[in-house]
Amino acid sequence: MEIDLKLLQYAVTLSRHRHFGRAAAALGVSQPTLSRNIAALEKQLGMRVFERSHRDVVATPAGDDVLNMADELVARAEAISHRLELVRDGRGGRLRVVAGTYAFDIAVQPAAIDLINANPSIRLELLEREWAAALALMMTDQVDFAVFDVEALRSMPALRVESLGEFRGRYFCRSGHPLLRKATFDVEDVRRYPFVMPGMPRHQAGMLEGLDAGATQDASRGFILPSIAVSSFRTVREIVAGTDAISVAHPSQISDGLATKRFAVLDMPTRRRAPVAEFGVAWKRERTLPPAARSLIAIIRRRMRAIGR
Amino acid sequence: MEIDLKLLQYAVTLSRHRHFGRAAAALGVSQPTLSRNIAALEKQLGMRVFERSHRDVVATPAGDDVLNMADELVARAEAISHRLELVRDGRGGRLRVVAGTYAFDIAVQPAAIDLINANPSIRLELLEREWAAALALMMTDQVDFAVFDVEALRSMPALRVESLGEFRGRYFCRSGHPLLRKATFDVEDVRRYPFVMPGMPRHQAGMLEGLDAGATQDASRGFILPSIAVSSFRTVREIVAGTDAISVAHPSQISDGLATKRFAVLDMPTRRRAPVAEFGVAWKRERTLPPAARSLIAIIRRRMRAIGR
DNA sequence: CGATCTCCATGCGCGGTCCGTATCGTTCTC
DNA sequence: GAGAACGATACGGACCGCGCATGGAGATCG
Repeated sequence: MEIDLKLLQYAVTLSRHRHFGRAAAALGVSQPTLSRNIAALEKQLGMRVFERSHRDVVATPAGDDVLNMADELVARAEAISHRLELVRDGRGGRLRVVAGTYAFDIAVQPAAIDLINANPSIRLELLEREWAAALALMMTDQVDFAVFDVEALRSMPALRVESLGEFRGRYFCRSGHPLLRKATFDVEDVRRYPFVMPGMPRHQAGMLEGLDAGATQDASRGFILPSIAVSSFRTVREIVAGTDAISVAHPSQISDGLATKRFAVLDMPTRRRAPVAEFGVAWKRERTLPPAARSLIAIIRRRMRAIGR
Repeated sequence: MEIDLKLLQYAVTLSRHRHFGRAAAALGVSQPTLSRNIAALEKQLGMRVFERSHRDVVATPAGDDVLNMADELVARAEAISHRLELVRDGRGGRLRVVAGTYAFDIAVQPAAIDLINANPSIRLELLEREWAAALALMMTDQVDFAVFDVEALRSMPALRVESLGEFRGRYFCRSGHPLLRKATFDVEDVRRYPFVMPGMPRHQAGMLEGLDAGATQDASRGFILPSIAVSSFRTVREIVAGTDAISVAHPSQISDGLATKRFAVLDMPTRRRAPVAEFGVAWKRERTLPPAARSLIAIIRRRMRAIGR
């Protein structure tokens, strides 16, 4: 049996108005059109839905059953229609994002909080992964897009990439660190201590290239590689707090530690004004971004502009 | 936004087949028709639902959201379509019945059990009421139809009435009743004991007219009226069991009391072979019976034929 | 490297469907 | 008994939606 939502909608409206003329007006059609559509519904259901008398139009007992179900289905259709509008406008639907540690902490997670506050009905899946895992998730269509250091993204021709903007990180250390006792210090001083970063060392190229430490060379890429690689920034924090190791972060990532004097930022004269890193968003070339992705990306861009100074 | 179930159905089918040609064949339409309908859906949703490549047709991320909702709505529409078929065929929907004590016990309740067993999805409201209350329920559209002694029903011109068939009741008394010690007894003997029946005495006309007791006259109607009127048959049973009062019933109403020797049937030579009573079904003239009512009525008729002998 | 194949999109013509206007038929009212 | 109210029906026109035929872009193969 073919169900036509329009006919059900007509029946529901008629049952509310109990009058063909007024129901037709409410529906924005002529009275004969409503008459014919109700007759069509009754024909295709094989039963009479309304009793017509000259003073009243009222549902038959079987019509009551029909109207209850019609009401339910029409209401559900309208709810779905509304939810689809939210999806189209980037205010609803499912959004699956993967990001590296820095991008996750600095861009995705704060932006996601704004997005959820603005659109509570959105369904988010936020994954923090290292680059190789993130790439695999994208290529197998398990996430909609990725936020990473833009250099890693641009190395993959299968991806479409857009820049999200730059930001400057800072070296930081524990608050009792020996370096802090010096009146002045520079990159050469920093190099004497262990350097810890999250993620696989070979994928931190873009992050490190912009640092002042970039002036110090390693054999292949022209910058120093972390001497300690761990998988989460939580571990970076603990190692920095418990050793003389130094790391790099956006101040928001360690702001609680700054407030409690657990960490200190190592500000030193910069040799060049290059950014620490440039984040980018990327997705599989032949796929389409969901509209909600544009909402999140716009929030991230705004945030990156705010902290990029 | 107007939702068209057909377009959603097309999209769901396409997402399963991932191929326009095969999906179109499965839907029984031509491939261009499916192409155009999917394009129409995408246009009216304002977003792309499918990625078309030459080897594959796959949903966009937003399309996933669309398809999930479409799937849900289509499935619900199909379920409702099925339930509407049940209503039309008298195998589902809501059915509200009122009956008097005898009709309820003898006809409606057993028939309802058969109906439920045959159609578990049916929704029944079974009311046992005296005649005046039943009439009020019918006239206020709170029940779909009534099952009563046909004479009461026919007295109301506002009702359409159909006969359900006749049945014979029997006098019964407690098992130690004095009458049972007599070798023979007749109606005149019965008249010497209290007579108890459920319902308002003036409404038992039809029930009593057919009894042999009808040969004994009262001033107005030519038969004896109950000397004790109670509202439920349960009370009748208790009074008969605890006193010398006599009543009338179908054997099925007291069969447990017969088995435990609590009651005894008073069989006596009958003077005429008239039925004890004729049940009928009635509903408000301008209303329509729900299809399920026909199912219940058919079962009652079958049952009345079976016990009418 | 071009011919062919695959597969979705599009142009075209037609048949049916759906709508609104006008009108009818019935019932209720005064 | 005339008129009003109201749902059903007749009719003509516009538009929609279908299938057939064809186009066009990318993959495949000789």
